[in-house]
Amino acid sequence: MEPGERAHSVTIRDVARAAQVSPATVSRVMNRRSTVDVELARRVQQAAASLGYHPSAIAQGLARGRTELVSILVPDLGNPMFQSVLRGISRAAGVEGYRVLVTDSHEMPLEEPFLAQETRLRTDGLVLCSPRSHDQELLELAGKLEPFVLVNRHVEGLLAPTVAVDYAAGIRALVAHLAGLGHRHVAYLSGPMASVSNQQRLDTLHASAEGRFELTVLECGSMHEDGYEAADRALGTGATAIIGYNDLVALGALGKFHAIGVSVPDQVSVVGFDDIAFARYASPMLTTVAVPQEALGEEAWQRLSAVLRGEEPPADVCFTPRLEVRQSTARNPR
Amino acid sequence: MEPGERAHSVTIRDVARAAQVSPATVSRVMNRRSTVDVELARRVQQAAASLGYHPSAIAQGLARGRTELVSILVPDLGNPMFQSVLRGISRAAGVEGYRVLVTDSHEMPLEEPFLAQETRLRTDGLVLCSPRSHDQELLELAGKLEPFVLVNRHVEGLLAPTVAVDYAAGIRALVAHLAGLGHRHVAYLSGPMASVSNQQRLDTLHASAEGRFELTVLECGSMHEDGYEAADRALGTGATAIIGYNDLVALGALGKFHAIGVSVPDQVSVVGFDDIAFARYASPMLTTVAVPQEALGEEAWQRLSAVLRGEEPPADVCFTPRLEVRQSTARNPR
DNA sequence: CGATGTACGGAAAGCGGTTTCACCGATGTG
DNA sequence: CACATCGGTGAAACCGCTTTCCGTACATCG
Repeated sequence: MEPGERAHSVTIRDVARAAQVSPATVSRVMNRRSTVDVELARRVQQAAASLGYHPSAIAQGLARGRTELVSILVPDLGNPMFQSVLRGISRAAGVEGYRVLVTDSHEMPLEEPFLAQETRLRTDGLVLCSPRSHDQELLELAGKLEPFVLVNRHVEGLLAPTVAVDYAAGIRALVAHLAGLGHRHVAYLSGPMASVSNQQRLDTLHASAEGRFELTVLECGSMHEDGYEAADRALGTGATAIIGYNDLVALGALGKFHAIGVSVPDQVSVVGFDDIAFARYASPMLTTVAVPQEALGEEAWQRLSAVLRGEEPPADVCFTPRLEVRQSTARNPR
Repeated sequence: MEPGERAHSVTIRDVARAAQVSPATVSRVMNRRSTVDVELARRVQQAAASLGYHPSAIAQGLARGRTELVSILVPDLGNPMFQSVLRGISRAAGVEGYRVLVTDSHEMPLEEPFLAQETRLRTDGLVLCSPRSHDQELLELAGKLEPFVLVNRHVEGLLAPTVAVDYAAGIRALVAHLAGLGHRHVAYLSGPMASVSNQQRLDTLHASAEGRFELTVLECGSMHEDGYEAADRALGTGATAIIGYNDLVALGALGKFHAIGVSVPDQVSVVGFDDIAFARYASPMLTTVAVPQEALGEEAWQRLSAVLRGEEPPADVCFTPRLEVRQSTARNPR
């Protein structure tokens, strides 16, 4: 390629000229939509190859009214949970020739609606991952976001396909596990207050802890450092078991306990949520609730893909997470 | 929004008609490029608002010859290292209104050139992250990929802006650290053979281990499970210290040692590379070499952004990683 | 052998914006 | 008062491709 030659200087017209046919024919050859005389086709192929022609995706997008791009909006690209979902979508979409535009709202709920719209406008569809906005806001926004699918969030009255996780079931499994181990006082390291799934977990916790053990809730966050920072506060409440909002928080707590010489699970039990890859490799291996993260992404894509094809999307799905008992929980020492 | 009304049915012409002006004027108002009579501007604004008009990003892209999208190609979206780079780029680009298209080559070097081109075609520029392709291939491809920047890889004779890490320095620091602790036999859990950075690490290891300790190389991989699986093999060689290709591998090994009751660092020292967030929260906290991952992404964006603006990009940068001595290394017990 | 299909290829009209260009009336100047 | 200047505006070309529409050539049929 000569210097100065802009990457996209060679257009369909150039190919047409070189092959002595009309642009329409070049288009036909490139898209194999309509039959073209074999001789012409050959000339076009050759001209295209020798000129290094690649159709402009933007122009195709405009003409076809479809970009083969989808957006995904996540609250935090730093969270392995969302990375896995992204990965699941990216893989599944890639197979069908779609690429993924990723936008991170940096846990700023107020920015979300704007970002969602903005990013949606650039693509054919949107995957909204654990949106932090209120139901009301999402309902109002829905029209402008369509087609989109919702991951990890259920909104009453919203027609969008949804793939979710039954967090309540996961929490109940966790509660039963800890109660079964004889724990009488449990601390919950709470996630972002704007997070609906945090709210759900809290509600379920309160309901199912009732009569089994005392529950103390501590504000924490969704990251390692939040768990690290909150760990000794949690211990200070007298709790013998700690439930992290997610694995990151639980692993952060684990790290802190290790650092200050508190033995897990001998002195205190710790559990997480999500079963990110690291949970299995932590020491001690983290007891947690396994959420099929990549599958969430994949199922999300299946639904979006169906809508894009104009088909009826598969029914909403709600994964029931599985308790993974590992080494970070033990019988109440007291 | 009425059902059936396609998201983008309202065009600039509709707004123009409603505001009784020409499409050109609407465009001017929307872009604030040229001054427009305040009264007309008001009419346009109002018409746009009441119709719910949003300019089509695709049409703008075609007309302006620029999409405000950039691509990033990574070998493995499951690797925290690349996730961090992605995050760095996404943040930095977002500030300037650019969005990021992400493509995962799934550690398949043969697919890389195709994917790179394909994804590049859809955007204004490309960030190639740790490409696994051969120098020669990259050189040939360069013309078609421009503008692009190279992360984590240096290619002789390639004019593209590059942001890299001085892996050799990192390895030397690691070697000095382990030698200083009296280790006489070290095992290296090697990464993907296609990875150039793995090759560099190997070369540097061989060179700098010379005369200080015996070096055994074991084929491993780049993921947790690879490290987990290789850990006892490594121990079996009689090595008293283990260098993982990256933190994932090292953490996997840590997990295995914990599982089989081998004490780190008392019986064996383990070090990683990258300093992903989890390294700090592992137990024991992982000694590793800190690579400024998000900064890599950010610097990559600075360069791409400059090129996109038609400016001279900042000079290539090569970060010197910093040895992070934590708890997974100790004096040779033998 | 004329009528009817069928297959193919080119002209041209979009897709939804941006931008050049020419025009207009209203200023500013000598 | 004539003339250059200038901000504001619309018409139209254009970005690069797809797709409809139509004309042509040729094969098939009654």
